[in-house]
Amino acid sequence: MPLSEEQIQNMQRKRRQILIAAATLFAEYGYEGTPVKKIAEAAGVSFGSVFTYFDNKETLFHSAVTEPLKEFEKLVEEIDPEAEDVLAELETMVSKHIRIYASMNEFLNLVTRVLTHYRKFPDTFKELDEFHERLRERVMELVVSGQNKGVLYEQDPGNVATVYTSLLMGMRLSLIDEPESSMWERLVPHVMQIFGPKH
Amino acid sequence: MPLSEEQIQNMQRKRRQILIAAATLFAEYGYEGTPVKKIAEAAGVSFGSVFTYFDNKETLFHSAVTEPLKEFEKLVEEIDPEAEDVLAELETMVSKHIRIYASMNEFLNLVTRVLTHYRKFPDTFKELDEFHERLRERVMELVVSGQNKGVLYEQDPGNVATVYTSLLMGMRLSLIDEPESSMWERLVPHVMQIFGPKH
Amino acid sequence: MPLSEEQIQNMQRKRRQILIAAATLFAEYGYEGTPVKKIAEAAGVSFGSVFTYFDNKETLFHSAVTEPLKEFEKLVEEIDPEAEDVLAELETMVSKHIRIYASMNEFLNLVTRVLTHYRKFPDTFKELDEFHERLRERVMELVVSGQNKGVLYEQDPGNVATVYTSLLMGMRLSLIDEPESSMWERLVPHVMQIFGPKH
Amino acid sequence: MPLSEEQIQNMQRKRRQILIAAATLFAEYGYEGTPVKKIAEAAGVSFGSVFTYFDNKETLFHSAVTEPLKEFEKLVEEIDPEAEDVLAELETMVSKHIRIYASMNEFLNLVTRVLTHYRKFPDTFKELDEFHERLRERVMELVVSGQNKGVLYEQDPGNVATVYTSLLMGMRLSLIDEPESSMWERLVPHVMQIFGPKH
DNA sequence: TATGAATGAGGGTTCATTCAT
DNA sequence: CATGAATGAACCCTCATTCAT
Repeated sequence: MPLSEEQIQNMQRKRRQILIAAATLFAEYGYEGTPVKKIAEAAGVSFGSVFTYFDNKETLFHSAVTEPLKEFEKLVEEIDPEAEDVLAELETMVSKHIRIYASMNEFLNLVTRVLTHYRKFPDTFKELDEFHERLRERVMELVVSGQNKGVLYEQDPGNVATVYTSLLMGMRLSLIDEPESSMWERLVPHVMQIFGPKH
Repeated sequence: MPLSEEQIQNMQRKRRQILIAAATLFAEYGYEGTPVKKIAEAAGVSFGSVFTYFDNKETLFHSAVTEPLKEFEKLVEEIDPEAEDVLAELETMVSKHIRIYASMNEFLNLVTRVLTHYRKFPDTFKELDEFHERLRERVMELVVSGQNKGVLYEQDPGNVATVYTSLLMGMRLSLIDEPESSMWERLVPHVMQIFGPKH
Repeated sequence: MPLSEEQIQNMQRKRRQILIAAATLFAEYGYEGTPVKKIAEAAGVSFGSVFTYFDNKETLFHSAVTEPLKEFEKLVEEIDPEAEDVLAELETMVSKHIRIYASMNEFLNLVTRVLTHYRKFPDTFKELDEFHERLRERVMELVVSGQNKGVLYEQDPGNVATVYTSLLMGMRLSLIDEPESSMWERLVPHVMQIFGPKH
Repeated sequence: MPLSEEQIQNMQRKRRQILIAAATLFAEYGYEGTPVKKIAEAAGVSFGSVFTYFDNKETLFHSAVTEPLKEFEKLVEEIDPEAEDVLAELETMVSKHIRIYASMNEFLNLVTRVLTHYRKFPDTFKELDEFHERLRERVMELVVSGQNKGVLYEQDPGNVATVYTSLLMGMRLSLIDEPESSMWERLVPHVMQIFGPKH
């Protein structure tokens, strides 16, 4: 007996609820600190159901980290390395990134856990690393373009990109300001320095 | 009957071994992911002995994080805000910090865990935060001095310091290069940009 | 999906088995002297199951003591303070009580443990005390009635009731005779003396 | 090198302190509920010293229960089965016993623990039982004398003695009144009923 | 004799996973 | 598919006993 359309949607919703609850709790309490029971409760789902949707806890963790990553892909795609006004494009990018990193507190906590724990979650780490690499590539291209256009000082573009993405993560880690705080916006020009804009 | 000198030294060595083993394992596997049993084994000490030296696992974690912190105090003290040549002083500082952060992989992993878990370890977090604040203060003073001397562009010194310390943490988190890698040294000039040196 | 009728009954049986095993072992070896593991074994249940039915060992102890208490409520209710022949009623009561106290060896051992340990089990103690108070009240009423009817010597009825219930506990504690022993029955007239029957 | 007189006295004092502390704590928290460490602390003695004076915890428990028993021997000896005025002798005895049982709260708690736990402490139980038997014998003799003199109703003297000692234990167990309470004294005439005094 | 550090077995409790319903 | 009871390994911690000093 095939499942009805409604049933399928129901199941997809359940799956999503579990993922969201898992991400939240894993971010706050860590992998070992989060019992499956609590995830089920937070998702409003029976305990057993968690295991109908995910093989085991580890799989659930992996999905909770990597699936939201897809939404961030646009962060990469929205960067236009061929923009005319490189400085403006950079500033837009930095501002957007800072805003998003500020608001993604919870998710980035999760990411941090994987980074500091990468031997325990090698597959998950790999996916994060690949995303990071894509982001870095784009930034690099934009930097190269800026240097060619003479609006940025000459520096190793790879290093610039590395320092930039590091800074994003570091800020998220060091600052406990709320995402709404004006603090974040004020940091934009400081971050811009990284790229070596000619004054 | 007081303990002999030798016994006391023996105990201190044991305590240190436990702390080192704990720091290593906590850094690698996290707090919940590290059984006390393993710490004891790694330290070459019986299970029960861990509890002779530390009241419980939480206390051990706290000590493993905060006691090494004392050694880093010199990182703060070595910064001379009244240096004549501010740019040289900054460059020395950045170079030293990067080198130390690179070599402190394990310890900074531990620090990161506290930062992402600060609700679980409030006391430990507080001590880290206070250290961070002392470091930030010193950096700020040096930046102010540089701006007054006209060798740095005018920027909010607090923000500069914030961005700088964030960057240090972020680099440690993002880069998995070995401490010996020349990569770290090459990043120094990039980091210097943060301070807005006049070319 | 609700549990089937059979499952529910199964669970109730399991719960009862655990309670019985717990009562037996707690009575024999005391609270600290009884590992949960042994209770599980005695109940023919897995170790983990004990915690499916009871939050923790303390709760299990509380239940093991107070739940059987309900069955004893009839000891109180069966006393008729308005009986015509007070002496006969008293004798019936004493005989019944002695028989029951003799047969409840194990349970009363448990009770004794709570009484001697009442600071450790305040809630459990309270329930026992309330039961005891109800019993005392009834006995008192009957004594008052007997004195009014002139078949008992005048004595403070409260004290009489106190001495009576104390004696019941004391006998249980001092005598190790089997419940079947005729010893118990032979003590009835001696206990009757407490009430001051006129000869 | 023989021990000096002072040293010997010192050791005896230490031993006594340990015994007192042990009795107090065992009475309050039970055997398993009392760590040796706490006994040492309460006795103002080093942890290791407890084991210099007592082979192990069980031995210490045994001594803590049986050694004070010697002081109670006078309770038995002071009963004069050949007293002229048996009723007066009985009343004196009851009054004294009640007073002592009231004040021995702690020690009798300990006794109760042995009685309810007699399979665990067979040797200790045996000594208590022998003491109890000696007391019972004396009471019996006095009862026989009273019956012969015609001042007590005829009843089985053994049973009377049994009921009497049971009552003493039962009262101690049921009543939580302070030893100073006048309650205890008021119960004397009620207890006297047990012996069947002719009015 | 006095001390207290060292040890590891054993305790209560948690929890991922399984599986019958 | 949905549910939650069943299980037992693994966790942290306690503590009686030993023993070197």
